[in-house]
Amino acid sequence: MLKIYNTLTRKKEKFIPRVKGKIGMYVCGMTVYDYCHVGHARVMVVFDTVARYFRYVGYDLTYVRNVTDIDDKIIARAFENGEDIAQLTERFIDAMHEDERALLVLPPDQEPKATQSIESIVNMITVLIDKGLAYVGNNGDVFYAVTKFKGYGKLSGKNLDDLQAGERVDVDLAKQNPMDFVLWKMAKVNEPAWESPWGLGRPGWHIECSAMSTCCLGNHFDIHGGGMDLQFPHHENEIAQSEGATGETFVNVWMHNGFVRINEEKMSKSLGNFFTVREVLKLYKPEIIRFFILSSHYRSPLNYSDEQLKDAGTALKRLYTALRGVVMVERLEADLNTLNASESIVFENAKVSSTGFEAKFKEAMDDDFNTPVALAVLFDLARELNKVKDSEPLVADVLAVTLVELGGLLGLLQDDPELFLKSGTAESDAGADELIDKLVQDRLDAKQAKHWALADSIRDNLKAQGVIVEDAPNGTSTWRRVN
RNA sequence: GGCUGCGUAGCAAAACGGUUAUGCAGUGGCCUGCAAAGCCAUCUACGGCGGUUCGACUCCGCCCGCAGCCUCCA
Repeated sequence: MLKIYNTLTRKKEKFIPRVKGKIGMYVCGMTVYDYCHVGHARVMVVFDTVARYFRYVGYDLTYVRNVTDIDDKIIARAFENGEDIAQLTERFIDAMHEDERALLVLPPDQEPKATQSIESIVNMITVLIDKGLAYVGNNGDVFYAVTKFKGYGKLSGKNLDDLQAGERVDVDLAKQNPMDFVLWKMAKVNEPAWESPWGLGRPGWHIECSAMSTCCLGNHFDIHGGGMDLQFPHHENEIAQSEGATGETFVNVWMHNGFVRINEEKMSKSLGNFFTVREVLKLYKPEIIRFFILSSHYRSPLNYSDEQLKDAGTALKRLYTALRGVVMVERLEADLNTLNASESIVFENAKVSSTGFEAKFKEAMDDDFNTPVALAVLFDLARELNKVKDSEPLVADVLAVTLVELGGLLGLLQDDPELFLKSGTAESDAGADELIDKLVQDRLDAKQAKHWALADSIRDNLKAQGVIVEDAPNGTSTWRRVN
C-alpha cells in the first residue's frame, strides 16, 4: 500500500487515486532565465523517480511540468543581455532539457508554457472577478482578494492576521489588503503584453499554474508537487485561485521536496551560493549526481559537498562492480530450457531470493518514496550477488537481473558495468583508453615474467593517473577509473 | 514575532516502542607475488532534562541548537 506524505494534512496518507488506476500529477517547473542549479536538479530527479515508480506499480500516469517563460526576472535578464525575450527563454529551455537528459530524467508527458496559456489564464481571472474574488485595483492591475477565500492558509498553516502582523514589505497602495496578490499586470512600456478585458498586460506568477494545471489535468487532480519554498505563497495562492474559480477541490495530495544546501544554508539564486547542473557535470558523472540526490529522502535537506559526491561515486561503483562480469538476461532466458533438475532447484531458489529483495525495495518505495532504504536494499542485493558470483553463476544471473531492474526504477544502473567503471568525467581524459589497455597488457607480461618491480611500477603510474588495475583469479587484468 | 521541520556513531543517511539498517572511512582475518575488488568479523550512536511504559533513539512535555517559510526563489 503506497503512502505519501501530504503537506496539506502534515501526515503520511494511504494514496488513493481519484480515478482507479489513473494519476494526474502536476509539478511546478523552472522559470527559464538562467541555467538549472542542483536545487532544480533535485526537483527533476525526485519527481522523475516518483513518476517511474507510479508507472512501475501499474498506474496510468499523466505527468505535467510547466515552464514559466514570462515574468519580471526574465524581462530584466533579457534587458540586461540586450536579448529578445523569446530567444532568451528558448535558449534556457533547451539548456534545461539538456541537463534533464544528462541526469536521466524522463520528460514529463506535457510541458505547458505560460505564454501559450494566456487564454485559459484570462478566462480564469474573468471567473474570479465575476465571483467577486478578484478586483481591478486603481492602477489597473487585477488582484485576488485573499480575505474572500475561506481557507486561505490551509496548506502552509498560516493565518492571515499573523501574516499581516509580520508584513514588512512595501504595501502596494492599489491593493485592498496587503496580502492580496496580482493576477494580471498592466503592461509597461517595452514589455511583452497580451490583450485582455483589463487592457494590455501579462499574467501574475501564481495564476499561470492554476490555469495550466486545470487545463491539462482537470479542475481536480491527484498530486501537485514542487520545492518547499513554493508552499507559501505560490501553492497557497494556486489553491485560492483554482478552488475559487471552479468551486471544486483542487488537489488531493501536495508533495514538497526539501532544499539542497551548501554549508547548512539553502542553495539559491538570491544567496548566490549555487552550482549549476552543467558545472557539476564537469566534475562528476551524471549518474553519481542522481545517486547523490536519491541517497537522502526527498523531504530531508540535502547537503551539497565534494565529500558527499565522492561518497556517492564510491557507493555507485560498488553496485556496478557487483554487476561486472555477470552475464545477464539473454543467457538467462536461453538457459532456462537446458537446466537439469538440480539446476532448476537452484534457479527457483534464486528467484525466491530475488523476489524477497524486490518486496523489500517496494516496501521502501511504498513508504513515501523512501529511496535511501530502497538503495540499502540494492546494496544488500549486491552483497548477495558478490557472494555467489564465482560459485553459482546461475544464481548470480538472477540476482543481477533483479539488481538492474530495481536500479532502473531509480534511474540507476542502466549503463554497461564495464563502460561505467572505465568511463571518466567530462574533464578526465576519455581518449586514453587504448593506451591504458596497452600498459595493462605490458604489466601482465611483466607479471608473467615475474618482474614484480616493473609490474608494480606500471600499476603505480596508472594509479597516479586515476586508473586502478585489478587482477582477476584467472590471470587476466581489468582496470577502472577512480571517478 | 507567527508558522513548518530537523538534531542518529569519524562522515553521510534510514527504520523501529524490546531483535544487523545501509554506504564511505577504521580495525582484524580470508583471498592476492604484492595490490585492488570481494567475502567474514569488529569498534564508533541516537542534542539535554524530565515523564508515560515491564521496556524509548522511537510516544509526551520542557530546554538548547540548526534550517526553512512569512518577500522573487525548486
